[in-house]
Amino acid sequence: MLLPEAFYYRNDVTRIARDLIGKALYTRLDGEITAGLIVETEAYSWKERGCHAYDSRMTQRNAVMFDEGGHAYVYLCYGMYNLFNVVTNRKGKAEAVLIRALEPMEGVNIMQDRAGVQHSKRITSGPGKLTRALGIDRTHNGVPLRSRQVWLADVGYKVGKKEIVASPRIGIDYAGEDAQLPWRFILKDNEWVSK
DNA sequence: TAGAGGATTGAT
DNA sequence: TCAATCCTCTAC
Repeated sequence: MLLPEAFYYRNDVTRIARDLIGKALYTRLDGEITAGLIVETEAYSWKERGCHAYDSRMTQRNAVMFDEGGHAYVYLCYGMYNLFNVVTNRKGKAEAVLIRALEPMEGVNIMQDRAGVQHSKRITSGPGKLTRALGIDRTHNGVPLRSRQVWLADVGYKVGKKEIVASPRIGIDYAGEDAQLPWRFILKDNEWVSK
């Protein structure tokens, strides 16, 4: 079942980041469907320094974060990796959830081909890797998450509160104190969580 | 318009 | 620990 628009409109990005654990991300590109269960996320908000839209500073790159929740924010990191985010909250309130790792569900052979490997290990266990596996790139920036190309769904996977572990976010030392916020969420003991 | 640096990754 | 790789943002 597609996640409803109201799921994204909520004014609490960390809650949404938690709720996304155990949901599924799908893509359908050239008729090929690939999907994975979300096992790791990070929340970002205009209120803190880790965020591209800190202090509500809008640039050409982050503009989609200021749009209505329920869109994709995809940008290039370190010159070679596309990172996929779920835009949340209402128009003008720049918040997003970075999807950091997936457990492969559907189209595993297609994902292996895109990763250039013969086995399924570790092909979606990181934010740069999962976009490659699902075929997501910057052409998907701004795409609605209820579209035919990219969508998020509840597949009936149940996650208990105790199965979600919070910790500081990765790779944002430049954010000072805000780097300590426990805004990274993982599905406990899942082998697909990033290193 | 130049220069610095980055929400990563995999090899050393 | 380090380089790959190039886009984005800031400052001049």
